[in-house]
Amino acid sequence: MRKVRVRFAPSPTGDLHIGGVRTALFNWLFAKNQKGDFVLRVEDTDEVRSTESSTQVIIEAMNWLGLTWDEGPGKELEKYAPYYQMQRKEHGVYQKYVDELLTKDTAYKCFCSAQAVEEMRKKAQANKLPPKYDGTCRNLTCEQIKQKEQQGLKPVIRFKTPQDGKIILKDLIRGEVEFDNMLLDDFVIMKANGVPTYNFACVVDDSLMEMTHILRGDDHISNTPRQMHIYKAFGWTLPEFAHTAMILGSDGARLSKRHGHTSVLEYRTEGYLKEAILNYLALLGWSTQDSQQIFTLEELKQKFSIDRCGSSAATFDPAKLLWLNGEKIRSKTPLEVYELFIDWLKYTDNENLIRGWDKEVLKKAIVLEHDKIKTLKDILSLVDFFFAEEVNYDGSAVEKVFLSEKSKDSAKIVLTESAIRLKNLSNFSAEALEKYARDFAAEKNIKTGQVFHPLRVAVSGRTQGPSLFHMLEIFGSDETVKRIKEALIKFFN
RNA sequence: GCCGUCAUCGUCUAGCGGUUUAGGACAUCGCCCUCUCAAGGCGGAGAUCACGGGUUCAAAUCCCGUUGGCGGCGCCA
Repeated sequence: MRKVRVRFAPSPTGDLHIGGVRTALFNWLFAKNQKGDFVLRVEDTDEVRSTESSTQVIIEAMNWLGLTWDEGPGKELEKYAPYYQMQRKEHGVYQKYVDELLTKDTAYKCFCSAQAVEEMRKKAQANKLPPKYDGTCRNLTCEQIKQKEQQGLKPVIRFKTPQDGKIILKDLIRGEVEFDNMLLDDFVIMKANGVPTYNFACVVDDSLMEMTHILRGDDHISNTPRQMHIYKAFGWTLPEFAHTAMILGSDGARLSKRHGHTSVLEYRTEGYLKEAILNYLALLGWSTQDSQQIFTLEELKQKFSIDRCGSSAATFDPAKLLWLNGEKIRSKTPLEVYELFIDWLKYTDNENLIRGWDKEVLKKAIVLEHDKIKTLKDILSLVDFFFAEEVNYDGSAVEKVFLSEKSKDSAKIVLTESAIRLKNLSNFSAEALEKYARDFAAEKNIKTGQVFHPLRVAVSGRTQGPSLFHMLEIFGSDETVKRIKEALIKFFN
């Protein structure tokens, strides 16, 4: 058995998309599962849209996700390098193979103008035929070619696609898929400027780089017969093909910007963990027999297999991703969450915001709020009141707990007396505080809630928050009393 | 228009001819736990398995057709 070699071959024309990550992930998992190689190749032959910054963003995203490659940019293997197609073009890689096809007469120069080709397609479509190039330049004589070239016309190179019979793709996910050769046209394999087109460059590189499996989105399935013909024209062995179903947005259309975040780095900014993204994406188009939902990366590597990939398109569900993110956060220790949070700040503009925060208090606060955290971003609003110079009182909380007819009298007593008593409490531990509050309620013959709630709002400004007594313990006696007094002045004078 | 492809709860899916009154997860609803909010536990609701024909003793599962969605049809990848 040949060692498995797979690749992820993005074109750097934008951010790394959720769908792209899924493709990369499946290839990476398959490589890990099979103890094979995972290669990153940059398909930058679209000179108009490809940018260096996109390349960098893609690489950064891959690194962040931990989808590291065995070969590719920064990890070149002399045998296969370079891994950028435009660099390969400069090395004459594609020209060599175009020339080979030209001499074999399985490719030819075409001088038809873009407009002329467009006309042909329109005409064909009007006649209810598939729009294709009509082969005008298929049989130009040497003289005709010479003449055109002397006129300064730059030809494109077209592949002579067989026009009879069928070609059968044995897809690992979809089974046999038949294509009528007649429906395929003589597609361009090299543009007039000498740059190869995708369908050609892809085949040449996959073959030279000795890819054993091509695992990609099924938006490429119609390209596959064309690519197979090129393999055949060279006499190269075909790799195995596997086309995964696409990821759609909530309206059933292909996932795009209008469905919210699509760039994976945006999810980083939003406070998602890479484990959650990877786990979620693995579930989109792949499953285990027992429908397991939560996987560690190790489990994913162990269990992933192409034959358990589904063939129907999946809708991206942000709610499930969010749930999974919470699960992943809960599976980490509070200290790990703290470290992830600190690290996360680098990717946001919140670093200044927490500059004055006492990091030890932060750590303790995260312990208290741990299982409430769904994204790292949540931490900000979950614990910010610990660090506020001035408590930001929530209007409805104040109304309900301090000012309503039902609670104002008891709230005033609780706060007034607690301000004094808590100052003198010798033991300010959560346990002692709870005992204090319960004893106080008993003493005044009021419900415990009538003690707990005012205290909570007084120190935090809100009705929701961490366990009250643990929260007070973190504040300590001085800060607690200070906040209670402030609340008293503000709302009970 | 042509070609391809897909079709099970709102969503992701299990299911690969009988063990299915179709299982799990998210979301949703209720109860419990509880100092609030969560988390957790328990439970409910939710799918005539797109539709119509076959094949078979037996079909969500196999075949054909219809419909619908998606994808491709570039000197984009």
